[in-house]
Amino acid sequence: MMQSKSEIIAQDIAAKVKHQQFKVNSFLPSESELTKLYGTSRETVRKALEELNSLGLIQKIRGKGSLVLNLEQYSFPISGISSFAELSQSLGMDAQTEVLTLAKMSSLPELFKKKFPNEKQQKGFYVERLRKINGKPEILDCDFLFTPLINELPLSAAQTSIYNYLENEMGLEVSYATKEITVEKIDENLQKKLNLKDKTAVLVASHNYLSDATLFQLTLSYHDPSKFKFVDFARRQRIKL
Amino acid sequence: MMQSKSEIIAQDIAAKVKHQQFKVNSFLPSESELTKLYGTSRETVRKALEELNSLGLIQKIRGKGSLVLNLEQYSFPISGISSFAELSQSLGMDAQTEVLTLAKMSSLPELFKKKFPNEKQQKGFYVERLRKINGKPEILDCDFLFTPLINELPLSAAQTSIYNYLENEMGLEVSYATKEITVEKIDENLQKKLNLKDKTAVLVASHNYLSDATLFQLTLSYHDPSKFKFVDFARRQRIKL
DNA sequence: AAGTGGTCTAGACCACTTC
DNA sequence: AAGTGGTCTAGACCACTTT
Repeated sequence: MMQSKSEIIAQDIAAKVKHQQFKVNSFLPSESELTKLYGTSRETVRKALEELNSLGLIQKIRGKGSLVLNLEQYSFPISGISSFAELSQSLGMDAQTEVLTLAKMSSLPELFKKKFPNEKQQKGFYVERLRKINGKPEILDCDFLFTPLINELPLSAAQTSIYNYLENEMGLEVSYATKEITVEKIDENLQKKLNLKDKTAVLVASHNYLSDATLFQLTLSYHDPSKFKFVDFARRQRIKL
Repeated sequence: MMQSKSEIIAQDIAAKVKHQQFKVNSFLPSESELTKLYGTSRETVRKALEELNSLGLIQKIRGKGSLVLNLEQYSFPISGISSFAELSQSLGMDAQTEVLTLAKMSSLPELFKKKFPNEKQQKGFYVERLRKINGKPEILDCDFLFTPLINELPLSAAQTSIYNYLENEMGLEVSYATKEITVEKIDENLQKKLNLKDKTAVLVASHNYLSDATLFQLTLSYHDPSKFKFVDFARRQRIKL
C-alpha cells in the first residue's frame, strides 16, 4: 500500500497526538516549521493538515495555528466506514463473531429486497453474523456480496474480516458507503437472536462501493437499541447541494 | 460572505448537477477542460472537485474522470451540521416551530448536566422548541447557548433560525459539531409533548463550536423514533487515529 | 500515444493575530 | 512588524485507462 507524502505526514501527526507528543488544546508547530521538519513543500504539509482538519483532530485558526482538538474516541458501533474487526481492535474490545449463515444465492433475499427496493435481482453471497461484546449478542450483521465480482468467500474471511479479505486477498479497493440509520420493528426470530426485551432494533442499512464506483455489497445491521451509539463529527457546509 | 474561487467552482458544478446540465452516471468535463472553462489553475479546479468528492457528489476515478454520483437527498432530520430552518427549506417541507421556552439561566439546567457531565456551570439561554412536520410534532429541540458570547436572543430568532441570527446578525462563524445518536427512555412529560406511543425516543446530543474552537451551544434533540432517519455518506479512512 | 487524474514543488500575495 | 494560516499559480512528473 503506497502512501503519499501528505498521508505519511498526516499519519505521523495523528500518532504524535495520540502519544501526547502534540498535546490536546495546544497548537501544532506552524506550517513553516512542519515544512522544515518533514522536508516537503508547504502545500504538501497543508494537504496533511486539511485531512486532519476534516477528521476533527485539529481546528485550523487563521493567524494563530492548528489547535489539537479533544477528539472523542470512536464509539461503537459505527463511524465512517470501518469493519467490525477494525473497530473492535482499535477500541480494544472483547468481541466475537459467530457466523450463522454463509450461502451462495441466485437472487437477492427477501429481507434485502424489502429494504433496498431499487436493487435488481443479483447473484451473490449471503452472510449472516452475530456480533458479541463481552459474550453478549449486540449486533446482527446481514451482508450481501455481489457475484461475479466476489466469486469466492471462504468461511475464515467471514469469521475474521471480510474487508481484510477483499482488500488484501482480492486486491479490491473499498472506497465509500451510504448509510441510513432508522429504528425498526423486528420479528420474534430476530428478537431471540439479539436477546432483546422489545421488538425494536436500530437498523443501519448501507450501500458499499469500490473506488471505481461499483456497488459490491449491501449491509443490514441490526443493533440492540440500549447499546447503540453513533458518534459523528461534522463541519458546517459551505456548498449548497 | 467572501467565497474563494474553488468554492465558486464547486458551487457552480453542484448547481449544474442539480439542474442536470451535468448528468448522474456520466463524467464531468476533464480537469483540463474545467481549467479552461473557469479560467483558473488546475490545482484550484482540483480543490473544488475534492470538495465535491468528499461530499459524495462525485467519485474521482483515475485515468477516467470524475463520475457524478446519485447523491441521495438529505433526509430529515440531520446530516452534517445544518439548522432545522435550512433543512426544512432545502427539503421543501411543511414545517413549523413552536417556541415552548426561552429563558436566561444562571446555570446549566439539570437535563443538560445529566447528558453532558463534563460541562461546567455556565450562564446562558435555554431554548425549548417543538418542531412540527405537516402539523404533527416530531422533534423536541432543547438548546443551551452560552453567555456572554451570546448576550441577546430575541424570540424572533428562536422562532425562525438561531443559526441565521448568530451568523448574519451577530457575525459569529459556526464551524463544527460533535454529535452522538442514542436511543433513550423518556418521561411522560416528553412523551406527551411528542405525542408518542412508547416511552422511547431517539436522542441526538451535540456540542457546537465556532471557527475559533469556542463551544457556544449544547443541543439535545429528541426525535419520534418512527420518523427518525439519519443519512450519512462516508469515505473509507486512510489515516488511523 | 494521448488523455485522464494524483502528487509535489517554489513562489507569490493576502488576511488575520500578536507584539 | 513579524508570524500565522488561506488562496492561487504554472509547471513538472507519475500512474492509470483508452485507443
